[in-house]
Amino acid sequence: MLNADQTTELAELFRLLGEPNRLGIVASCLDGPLSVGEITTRLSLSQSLVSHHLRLLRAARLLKAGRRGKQIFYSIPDCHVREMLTNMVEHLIEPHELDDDINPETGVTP
Amino acid sequence: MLNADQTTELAELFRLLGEPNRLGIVASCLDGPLSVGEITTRLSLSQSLVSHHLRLLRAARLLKAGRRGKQIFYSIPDCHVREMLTNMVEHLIEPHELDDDINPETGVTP
DNA sequence: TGTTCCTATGAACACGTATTCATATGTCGC
DNA sequence: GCGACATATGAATACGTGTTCATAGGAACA
Repeated sequence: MLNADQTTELAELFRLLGEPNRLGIVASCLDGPLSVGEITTRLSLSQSLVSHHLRLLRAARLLKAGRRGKQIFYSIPDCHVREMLTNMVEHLIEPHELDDDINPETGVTP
Repeated sequence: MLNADQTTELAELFRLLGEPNRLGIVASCLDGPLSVGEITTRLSLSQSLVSHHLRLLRAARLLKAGRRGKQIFYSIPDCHVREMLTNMVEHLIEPHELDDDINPETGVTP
Protein backbone atom coordinates (compact mmCIF):
# COMPACT_ATOMS: atom_id res chain seq x y z
CA MET A 1 0.00 0.00 0.00
CA LEU A 2 2.55 2.56 1.16
CA ASN A 3 6.15 1.86 2.04
CA ALA A 4 7.81 3.21 5.15
CA ASP A 5 9.46 6.19 3.48
CA GLN A 6 6.30 7.29 1.73
CA THR A 7 4.40 6.93 4.97
CA THR A 8 6.92 9.10 6.79
CA GLU A 9 6.87 11.67 4.02
CA LEU A 10 3.10 11.87 3.97
CA ALA A 11 2.95 11.95 7.75
CA GLU A 12 5.31 14.91 7.73
CA LEU A 13 2.84 16.84 5.59
CA PHE A 14 -0.03 15.89 7.86
CA ARG A 15 1.99 16.84 10.90
CA LEU A 16 2.60 20.33 9.56
CA LEU A 17 -1.09 20.78 8.81
CA GLY A 18 -1.96 19.32 12.20
CA GLU A 19 -1.28 22.52 14.08
CA PRO A 20 -4.31 24.86 14.06
CA ASN A 21 -2.37 28.07 13.57
CA ARG A 22 -0.32 26.58 10.79
CA LEU A 23 -3.38 25.14 9.10
CA GLY A 24 -5.04 28.52 9.44
CA ILE A 25 -2.11 30.16 7.73
CA VAL A 26 -2.21 27.77 4.81
CA ALA A 27 -5.98 27.95 4.55
CA SER A 28 -5.96 31.73 4.49
CA CYS A 29 -3.54 31.60 1.58
CA LEU A 30 -6.05 29.59 -0.45
CA ASP A 31 -7.79 32.82 -1.45
CA GLY A 32 -4.62 34.32 -2.87
CA PRO A 33 -1.15 35.55 -1.93
CA LEU A 34 -0.97 37.17 1.50
CA SER A 35 1.78 39.22 3.08
CA VAL A 36 3.14 38.22 6.46
CA GLY A 37 1.51 41.29 7.95
CA GLU A 38 -1.88 40.38 6.54
CA ILE A 39 -1.62 36.85 7.87
CA THR A 40 -0.57 38.17 11.25
CA THR A 41 -3.56 40.49 11.55
CA ARG A 42 -6.09 38.09 10.01
CA LEU A 43 -5.24 35.31 12.45
CA SER A 44 -4.37 37.59 15.36
CA LEU A 45 -1.02 35.93 15.93
CA SER A 46 2.30 37.40 16.85
CA GLN A 47 4.54 38.31 13.93
CA SER A 48 7.28 36.09 15.27
CA LEU A 49 5.04 33.07 15.53
CA VAL A 50 3.73 33.51 12.01
CA SER A 51 7.24 33.81 10.68
CA HIS A 52 8.37 30.66 12.44
CA HIS A 53 5.45 28.72 11.04
CA LEU A 54 5.97 30.13 7.57
CA ARG A 55 9.51 28.88 7.66
CA LEU A 56 8.37 25.31 8.20
CA LEU A 57 5.61 25.54 5.61
CA ARG A 58 8.06 26.97 3.10
CA ALA A 59 10.58 24.22 3.74
CA ALA A 60 7.90 21.59 3.19
CA ARG A 61 6.78 23.28 -0.04
CA LEU A 62 3.32 23.78 1.35
CA LEU A 63 3.75 27.52 0.77
CA LYS A 64 6.00 29.59 -1.43
CA ALA A 65 7.32 33.08 -0.83
CA GLY A 66 7.78 36.01 -3.16
CA ARG A 67 8.83 39.54 -2.40
CA ARG A 68 7.01 42.59 -3.71
CA GLY A 69 8.42 45.79 -2.40
CA LYS A 70 8.96 45.74 1.33
CA GLN A 71 6.53 42.94 1.90
CA ILE A 72 6.80 39.24 1.30
CA PHE A 73 3.80 37.40 -0.02
CA TYR A 74 3.07 33.76 0.64
CA SER A 75 0.90 31.61 -1.59
CA ILE A 76 0.01 28.03 -2.47
CA PRO A 77 2.85 26.74 -4.65
CA ASP A 78 0.97 24.41 -7.00
CA CYS A 79 -2.37 22.84 -7.77
CA HIS A 80 -1.48 19.63 -5.92
CA VAL A 81 -1.44 21.30 -2.55
CA ARG A 82 -4.47 23.38 -3.41
CA GLU A 83 -6.51 20.35 -4.46
CA MET A 84 -5.40 18.37 -1.45
CA LEU A 85 -6.53 21.08 0.90
CA THR A 86 -9.79 21.85 -0.84
CA ASN A 87 -10.58 18.14 -0.85
CA MET A 88 -10.01 17.93 2.87
CA VAL A 89 -12.08 21.01 3.52
CA GLU A 90 -14.93 19.65 1.43
CA HIS A 91 -14.82 16.37 3.30
CA LEU A 92 -14.92 18.23 6.57
CA ILE A 93 -17.88 20.33 5.56
CA GLU A 94 -19.95 17.48 4.09
CA PRO A 95 -22.32 15.97 6.65
CA HIS A 96 -20.90 12.97 8.47
CA GLU A 97 -22.44 9.54 8.16
CA LEU A 98 -23.97 8.12 11.29
CA ASP A 99 -22.56 4.75 12.25
CA ASP A 100 -22.55 2.47 15.29
CA ASP A 101 -21.26 3.97 18.45
CA ILE A 102 -18.35 2.41 20.22
CA ASN A 103 -18.78 0.95 23.66
CA PRO A 104 -16.62 3.09 25.94
CA GLU A 105 -16.20 0.18 28.34
CA THR A 106 -14.82 -2.35 25.93
CA GLY A 107 -13.84 -0.05 23.10
CA VAL A 108 -15.80 -2.31 20.83
CA THR A 109 -19.07 -2.04 18.99
CA PRO A 110 -21.63 -4.31 20.71
CA MET B 1 -12.66 30.39 4.21
CA LEU B 2 -12.66 28.32 7.39
CA ASN B 3 -13.67 29.51 10.82
CA ALA B 4 -11.60 28.87 13.93
CA ASP B 5 -13.55 25.83 15.09
CA GLN B 6 -13.47 24.14 11.73
CA THR B 7 -9.78 24.82 11.47
CA THR B 8 -9.16 23.26 14.86
CA GLU B 9 -11.31 20.28 13.99
CA LEU B 10 -9.55 19.68 10.70
CA ALA B 11 -6.15 20.22 12.31
CA GLU B 12 -6.99 17.55 14.85
CA LEU B 13 -7.51 15.06 12.04
CA PHE B 14 -4.27 16.07 10.39
CA ARG B 15 -2.44 15.84 13.69
CA LEU B 16 -3.56 12.27 14.19
CA LEU B 17 -2.43 11.33 10.70
CA GLY B 18 0.80 13.26 11.25
CA GLU B 19 2.43 10.50 13.23
CA PRO B 20 4.10 7.91 10.97
CA ASN B 21 3.06 4.86 12.97
CA ARG B 22 -0.51 6.05 13.25
CA LEU B 23 -0.66 6.89 9.56
CA GLY B 24 0.76 3.47 8.83
CA ILE B 25 -1.96 1.84 10.89
CA VAL B 26 -4.71 3.70 9.05
CA ALA B 27 -3.10 3.12 5.67
CA SER B 28 -2.80 -0.60 6.27
CA CYS B 29 -6.50 -0.72 7.04
CA LEU B 30 -7.30 0.67 3.60
CA ASP B 31 -7.02 -2.83 2.15
CA GLY B 32 -9.60 -4.22 4.51
CA PRO B 33 -10.31 -4.95 8.18
CA LEU B 34 -7.24 -5.94 10.16
CA SER B 35 -6.96 -7.41 13.62
CA VAL B 36 -4.76 -5.75 16.21
CA GLY B 37 -2.37 -8.65 15.97
CA GLU B 38 -2.07 -8.35 12.22
CA ILE B 39 -1.39 -4.62 12.46
CA THR B 40 1.19 -5.26 15.15
CA THR B 41 3.11 -7.78 13.07
CA ARG B 42 2.75 -5.92 9.75
CA LEU B 43 4.17 -2.71 11.14
CA SER B 44 6.53 -4.36 13.61
CA LEU B 45 5.27 -2.34 16.52
CA SER B 46 4.63 -3.29 20.11
CA GLN B 47 1.11 -4.43 20.88
CA SER B 48 0.76 -1.77 23.51
CA LEU B 49 1.76 1.02 21.18
CA VAL B 50 -0.65 -0.13 18.51
CA SER B 51 -3.45 -0.30 21.02
CA HIS B 52 -2.76 3.20 22.28
CA HIS B 53 -2.80 4.58 18.76
CA LEU B 54 -5.94 2.65 17.87
CA ARG B 55 -7.67 4.27 20.80
CA LEU B 56 -6.99 7.74 19.45
CA LEU B 57 -7.92 6.80 15.89
CA ARG B 58 -11.14 5.23 17.13
CA ALA B 59 -12.05 8.28 19.16
CA ALA B 60 -11.52 10.49 16.14
CA ARG B 61 -13.64 8.20 13.97
CA LEU B 62 -10.73 7.60 11.66
CA LEU B 63 -11.07 3.89 12.38
CA LYS B 64 -13.87 1.70 13.68
CA ALA B 65 -13.61 -1.49 15.68
CA GLY B 66 -15.56 -4.71 15.49
CA ARG B 67 -15.04 -7.95 17.32
CA ARG B 68 -15.02 -11.32 15.62
CA GLY B 69 -14.22 -14.13 17.97
CA LYS B 70 -11.27 -13.42 20.16
CA GLN B 71 -9.86 -10.81 17.85
CA ILE B 72 -10.90 -7.23 17.21
CA PHE B 73 -10.79 -5.94 13.68
CA TYR B 74 -10.24 -2.34 12.75
CA SER B 75 -11.37 -0.81 9.49
CA ILE B 76 -12.08 2.47 7.73
CA PRO B 77 -15.47 3.64 9.01
CA ASP B 78 -16.86 5.37 5.92
CA CYS B 79 -16.10 6.46 2.38
CA HIS B 80 -15.24 9.98 3.48
CA VAL B 81 -12.13 8.92 5.31
CA ARG B 82 -11.25 6.44 2.60
CA GLU B 83 -11.50 9.03 -0.16
CA MET B 84 -9.59 11.58 1.85
CA LEU B 85 -6.72 9.20 2.37
CA THR B 86 -6.64 7.83 -1.15
CA ASN B 87 -6.64 11.39 -2.45
CA MET B 88 -3.68 12.27 -0.30
CA VAL B 89 -1.84 9.13 -1.31
CA GLU B 90 -2.46 9.84 -4.98
CA HIS B 91 -1.19 13.37 -4.60
CA LEU B 92 1.90 12.09 -2.88
CA ILE B 93 2.62 9.56 -5.59
CA GLU B 94 2.02 11.91 -8.52
CA PRO B 95 5.25 13.56 -9.71
CA HIS B 96 5.86 16.94 -8.14
CA GLU B 97 5.94 20.10 -10.23
CA LEU B 98 9.27 21.84 -10.41
CA ASP B 99 9.09 25.46 -9.30
CA ASP B 100 11.52 28.17 -8.27
CA ASP B 101 13.83 27.32 -5.47
CA ILE B 102 13.87 29.41 -2.37
CA ASN B 103 16.97 31.31 -1.48
CA PRO B 104 18.22 29.77 1.75
CA GLU B 105 19.88 33.05 2.72
CA THR B 106 16.86 35.29 2.47
CA GLY B 107 14.13 32.69 2.45
CA VAL B 108 12.80 34.39 -0.63
CA THR B 109 12.63 33.51 -4.31
CA PRO B 110 15.12 35.74 -6.20
C1' DT C 1 23.31 57.81 5.40
C1' DG C 2 19.98 57.46 8.84
C1' DT C 3 15.33 56.11 9.84
C1' DT C 4 11.29 53.51 9.47
C1' DC C 5 8.78 49.60 8.07
C1' DC C 6 8.51 44.65 7.38
C1' DT C 7 10.21 40.16 8.10
C1' DA C 8 13.44 36.62 9.85
C1' DT C 9 16.13 34.39 13.49
C1' DG C 10 17.94 32.54 17.94
C1' DA C 11 17.50 31.25 22.68
C1' DA C 12 14.62 29.75 26.46
C1' DC C 13 10.66 27.84 28.31
C1' DA C 14 6.43 25.19 28.95
C1' DC C 15 3.80 21.83 27.45
C1' DG C 16 2.06 17.89 25.05
C1' DT C 17 2.83 13.25 23.60
C1' DA C 18 4.93 8.97 21.66
C1' DT C 19 6.87 5.07 23.69
C1' DT C 20 7.74 1.43 27.10
C1' DC C 21 6.75 -1.53 31.03
C1' DA C 22 3.70 -3.78 33.81
C1' DT C 23 -0.86 -5.06 34.57
C1' DA C 24 -5.82 -5.63 33.85
C1' DT C 25 -9.80 -7.04 31.12
C1' DG C 26 -12.11 -10.12 28.23
C1' DT C 27 -12.91 -14.31 25.27
C1' DC C 28 -12.70 -19.02 23.87
C1' DG C 29 -11.71 -23.99 24.65
C1' DC C 30 -10.92 -27.72 28.10
C1' DG D 1 -14.10 -23.32 37.01
C1' DC D 2 -8.97 -22.82 34.80
C1' DG D 3 -5.68 -22.03 31.31
C1' DA D 4 -4.09 -19.61 27.08
C1' DC D 5 -4.72 -16.15 23.85
C1' DA D 6 -5.89 -11.28 22.30
C1' DT D 7 -6.50 -6.67 23.45
C1' DA D 8 -6.83 -2.63 26.53
C1' DT D 9 -5.20 0.42 30.17
C1' DG D 10 -2.35 3.14 33.49
C1' DA D 11 1.83 5.17 35.09
C1' DA D 12 6.35 6.91 34.05
C1' DT D 13 9.61 8.80 31.05
C1' DA D 14 12.01 11.05 27.32
C1' DC D 15 11.61 13.81 23.69
C1' DG D 16 9.87 17.05 20.42
C1' DT D 17 7.74 21.43 19.55
C1' DG D 18 4.72 25.57 19.84
C1' DT D 19 5.16 29.98 21.82
C1' DT D 20 7.37 34.21 23.49
C1' DC D 21 10.97 37.66 23.99
C1' DA D 22 14.55 40.06 22.26
C1' DT D 23 17.25 41.03 18.39
C1' DA D 24 18.97 41.04 13.68
C1' DG D 25 18.47 41.66 8.47
C1' DG D 26 16.91 44.02 4.60
C1' DA D 27 14.24 47.28 1.63
C1' DA D 28 12.36 51.78 0.63
C1' DC D 29 12.48 56.68 1.23
C1' DA D 30 13.78 61.31 3.41
